[in-house]
Amino acid sequence: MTVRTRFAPSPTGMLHIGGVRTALFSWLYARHHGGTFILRVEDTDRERSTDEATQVILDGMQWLGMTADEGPFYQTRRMDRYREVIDQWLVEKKAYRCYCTREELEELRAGQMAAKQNPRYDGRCRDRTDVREGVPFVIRFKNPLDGTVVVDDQVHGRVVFENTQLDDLIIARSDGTPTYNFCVVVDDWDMAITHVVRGDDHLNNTPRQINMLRALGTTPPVYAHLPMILGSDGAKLSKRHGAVSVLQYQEEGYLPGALLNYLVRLGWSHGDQEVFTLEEMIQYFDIKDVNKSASAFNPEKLLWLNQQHIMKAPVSVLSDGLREQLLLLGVDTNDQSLLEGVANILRERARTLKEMAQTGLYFFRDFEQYEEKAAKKNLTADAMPILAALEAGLAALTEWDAVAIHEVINIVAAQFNVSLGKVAQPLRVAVCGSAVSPPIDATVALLGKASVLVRLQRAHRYIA
RNA sequence: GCUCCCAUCGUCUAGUGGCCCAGGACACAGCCCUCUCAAGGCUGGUACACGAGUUCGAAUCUCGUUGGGAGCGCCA
Repeated sequence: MTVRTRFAPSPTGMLHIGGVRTALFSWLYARHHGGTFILRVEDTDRERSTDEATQVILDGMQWLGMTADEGPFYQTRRMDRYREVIDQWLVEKKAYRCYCTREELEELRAGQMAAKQNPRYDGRCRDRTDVREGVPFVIRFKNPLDGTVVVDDQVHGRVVFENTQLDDLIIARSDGTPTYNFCVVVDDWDMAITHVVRGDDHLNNTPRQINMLRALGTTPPVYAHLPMILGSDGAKLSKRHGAVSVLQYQEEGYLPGALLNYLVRLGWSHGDQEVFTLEEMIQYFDIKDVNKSASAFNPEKLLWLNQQHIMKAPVSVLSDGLREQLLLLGVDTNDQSLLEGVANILRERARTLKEMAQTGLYFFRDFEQYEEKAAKKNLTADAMPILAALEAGLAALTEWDAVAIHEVINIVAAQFNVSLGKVAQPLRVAVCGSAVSPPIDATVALLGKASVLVRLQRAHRYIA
């Protein structure tokens, strides 16, 4: 039997990392087993679903490279199918019309809560046979009245539910539209889903779904309920932490592989390994290594991992991302060799592509002004002759590379009988505007002779 | 309130009865390297929620307590 999994987000809110993690595990499981991954948009709630949220799902999945083998399917386009099953169930007496008003139900719930009972519909319309013309009604599924439902969950193990704790859930609203729990069941069946991988907030829905699957005469799929992801403060994920659109991470300069790597380690592990390539994730991923307990989102570790991936990424990936980030900062360049040079020199100094663009800005355009403390400390009268000697030495260079530049710096240091730092720092501030940069010889080399000489003169005027 | 789930360093986790007075990673501190910043290396502190039991032996099994989470919608 080939594995078929699905990711079924609802476009009622932005796709965030919680949803992405669910998608990832589901996708990984399918890929690991050479199976099929299906994308299904659960948009039956037409009031709250938005096109924007749908677009974020599509764009986000594409950015992350989690391509669907089938779909995207939209539930709103399958209404006829749901209607068909409901009508059939009505005929087979597996479902029934319920004329209870919302007020009535509210009263019932309140009474049960007060009596310390599990609030549930009492089935008062379950056996009525009359058809009331003109009176609004919903359609409920006849849940079994007794017995148990066993969920053999792949991550939680065996979970048993009593049917007496369940009730007759609504499968069609009074306006005739089908509801979530019902659509999921019909879809999973029609799409021949073999493994349902989803958040464990759905564990409680599972027995109801299994009962409906049975009513359909089919065998339920295998379930795997993943633990939730909490915010960094241990509370429910909210906008304060990471519950922003997944595309936000793209804008912030994260590599898709790094985000996925971070997410895969939330609730899953492969020994002590922390850094994974996509291929390794697919190769090693297995549901049996998934944890049961919820985990907290840790932005610091994401940052670290992103840097780990930046350090290993192909230079073209970095230069492309860097160019996009520079565009955001008002620099439009297609100088591929400069972009690649900067990417390589900054790859172990930037935790995000955005950081790379910010800290390497001076490679692309002259800096506005010197960083105050750095200039005060290094662009001094004492440094004046050193900078002048540097300028002369560099100007005379015919071979413009790091080795030759380093030689000039060494000679100047020897000439003035000072440490390397006494030469490198003033030079650094002169060409970068700050006291921090990659190794000065490589930096000067990458900057190019023309702009280095211009900036040295600028420093000269500044001191004078 | 009822039902279900969960419980190892601040955080992510390894660990499936002896290899664990608990290992790795992020973060933090110190040191090394060093032209600055990084990267890298080394060192350090901090955890098996609690209580009973089972066992020669428990982080690992059982029960209870406590704490956290989810569900209980004509939301998904």
